[in-house]
Amino acid sequence: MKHLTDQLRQAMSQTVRIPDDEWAAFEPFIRLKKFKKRENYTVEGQICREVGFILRGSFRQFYVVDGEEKTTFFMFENSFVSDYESFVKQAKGELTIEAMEDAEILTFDYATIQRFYRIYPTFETFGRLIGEYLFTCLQDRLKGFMLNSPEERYRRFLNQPESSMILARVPQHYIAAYLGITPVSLSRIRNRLAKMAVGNA
Amino acid sequence: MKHLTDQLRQAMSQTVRIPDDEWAAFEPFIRLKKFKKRENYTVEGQICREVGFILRGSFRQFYVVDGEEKTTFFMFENSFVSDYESFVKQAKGELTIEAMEDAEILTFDYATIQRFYRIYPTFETFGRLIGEYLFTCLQDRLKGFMLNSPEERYRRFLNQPESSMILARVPQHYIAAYLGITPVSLSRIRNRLAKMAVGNA
DNA sequence: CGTTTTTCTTATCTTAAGTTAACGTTTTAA
DNA sequence: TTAAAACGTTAACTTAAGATAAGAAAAACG
Repeated sequence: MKHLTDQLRQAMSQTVRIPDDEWAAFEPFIRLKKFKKRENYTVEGQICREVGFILRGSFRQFYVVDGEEKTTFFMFENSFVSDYESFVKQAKGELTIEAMEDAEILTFDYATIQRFYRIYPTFETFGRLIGEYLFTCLQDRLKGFMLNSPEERYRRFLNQPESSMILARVPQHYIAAYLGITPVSLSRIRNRLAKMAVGNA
Repeated sequence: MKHLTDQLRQAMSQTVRIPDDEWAAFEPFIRLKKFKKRENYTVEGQICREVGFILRGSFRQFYVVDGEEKTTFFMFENSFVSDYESFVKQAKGELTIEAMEDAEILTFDYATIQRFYRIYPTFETFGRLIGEYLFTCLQDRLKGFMLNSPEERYRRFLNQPESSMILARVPQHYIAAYLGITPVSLSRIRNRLAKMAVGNA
């Protein structure tokens, strides 16, 4: 277990340095959980009571609209998985999060993190910085939807460093939904761009 | 000055209760600033060094793309005004924020809030909760862009409690940009919905 | 005031994206 | 190993939204 939690500590240290004694206090509350492909981490209408840190595998989150799943985000190794809104409010969530591959995660629950927020300013600072970071991620994403066309969004997606990993591990129709377009339309956009690339060659 | 800062304290108290002594320490760092209509609060490419709390008036934020202003958000009385991303990173911002009406705001700067984060856990908690809250606002907004058509976005906008205030104080073409559509298209959507309303009567 | 911007609407034209359906391929699972 | 399901592409059709321009109405301002 020790070396597994080290991976989480390492990731958290990128945001804020955690003293040894504080980590020693926190570590016992961390649990290891395993998910089979297609298994749900949290379901729409439930309260998300934990935050997970992905050691292995991947997840997607989606809204269910008229029985249709609308994928809006992906999560991979060394990042957190949670319905953040449901978690921080401890209220029913709108998101479902499902494992796209077999996965292993480390989790800690709401009561635990709240307690550490209260006791250790380091943790409170961590919580603040994570919130600020997640805000900037969403703002960037929102900017893309407000300013760019579907084709431009796909082009910018391709220019992101993570895109090759996502393309390799995520079905294309999930990526389409993530970009806010239909699978058919994404297929056409790819076709269009491929032809342009040939034209430029 | 005292009664003006009370308005800010009141607003912050909705998030976290601030003890008298902590507020007494904080209050001297608050400044009153006035903006004429059209005056900028922060400009693209600058670092946003302050957070403002709006006592009176309104602001809009926009990106500049190919010389065109793309309005993405509005801010009114009793809410904060800032390029939050630029502020928390203390890095060059992409947003410009301009007063839509003559305005009065209370401000405090980056160094001040950081110092209070360090000294008083209450402030750190406030910072965390604000970050969490802003995240949920953006997530909701992003959801609208990912799942709804322009017409649906306008319809949902009308169903929000603040919409009547926004409609009364903000030019329609700013609202169009805020909804991610062109002014021409919003005009058509309004026309379409008006006809449907008649049809239903 | 009256003049100049700004704002909103309307019309025309173009185009990219949604919808539906069909088809071949790949993956999944019994 | 085979039948079923999921996946990606392509085609035909429909439609809503972008671009542009023109004109009327309202607001801003000297």
